[in-house]
Amino acid sequence: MQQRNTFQKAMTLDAVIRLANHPTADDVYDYIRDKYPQISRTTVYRNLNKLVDLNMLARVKVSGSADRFDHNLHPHYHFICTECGEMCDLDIPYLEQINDMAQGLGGRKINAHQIMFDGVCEECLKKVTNRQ
Amino acid sequence: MQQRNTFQKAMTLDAVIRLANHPTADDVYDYIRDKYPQISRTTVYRNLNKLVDLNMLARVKVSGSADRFDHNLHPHYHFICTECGEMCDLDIPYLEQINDMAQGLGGRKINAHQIMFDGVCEECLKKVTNRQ
DNA sequence: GTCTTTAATGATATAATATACCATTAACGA
DNA sequence: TCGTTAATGGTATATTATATCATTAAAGAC
Repeated sequence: MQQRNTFQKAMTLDAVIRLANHPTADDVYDYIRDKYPQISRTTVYRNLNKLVDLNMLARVKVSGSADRFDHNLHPHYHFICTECGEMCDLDIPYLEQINDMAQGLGGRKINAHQIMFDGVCEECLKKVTNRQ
Repeated sequence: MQQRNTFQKAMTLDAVIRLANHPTADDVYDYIRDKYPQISRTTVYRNLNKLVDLNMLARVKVSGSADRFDHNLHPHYHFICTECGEMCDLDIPYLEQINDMAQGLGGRKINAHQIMFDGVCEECLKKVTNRQ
């Protein structure tokens, strides 16, 4: 028996999908605790790790703050707002060729790349405009 | 008086330059403590933050591990080895145009982007080869 | 349906990274 | 040399995450 299906694990995956916008482990924990208060934070962290290992979720490591979890498994890039911290996917094509550029330098094996854009999101731009 | 020159701050900048390959705050702390054992870890963290604010150092945020500090202030990309954790600069051209691609999606202001490559570094490739 | 095995859970302790706070020290202009 | 106050160093604390372990429960065997 390799892997058991617990409702805690199902709830963890479900929470990441429902929270949609790249929740942190604690976002997921808070979301689940609303419905199932006896869930342990450890269980949430553990299940998020398991789901990443199983390639059912992706982990996105961010600037100083906590890891975020992504149910979008296709290669894609992220934007993070430096004002509010919100992260979103960016619908621009995946640049296979830049792995080749890096591989072309030689001396190492390139496996993958991540691109993180930063700036100010639509909501925060509105707030700045309203302030003026 | 806005800013004072202390030798602790000078040692902090010097350590990042000498350690060269993107040291963490604790790498810098350990390096300085060798010569000046009474340095406080708080002072190192504080001075690293100040030097980043003064644009004399760049902060590189990495996958789960501690922040790293970079004395190379020109825009460039990084590679991190998934085996040993070593980080290095990659000498490929900076892609101004991908900010435009992202900006072209509209709805937000794009300020910058970072690219992190991962894979296996030259040293770790040798180790793998020798093992076989 | 019951038993058995053991993966998974939940609670607590702890690790790693980083900042907050504050009394003391020392940089630097007057 | 003095006075102001930025910077230091020490301690406490916050945040994120994992380790440990007794207990619970999932799922295959019967």
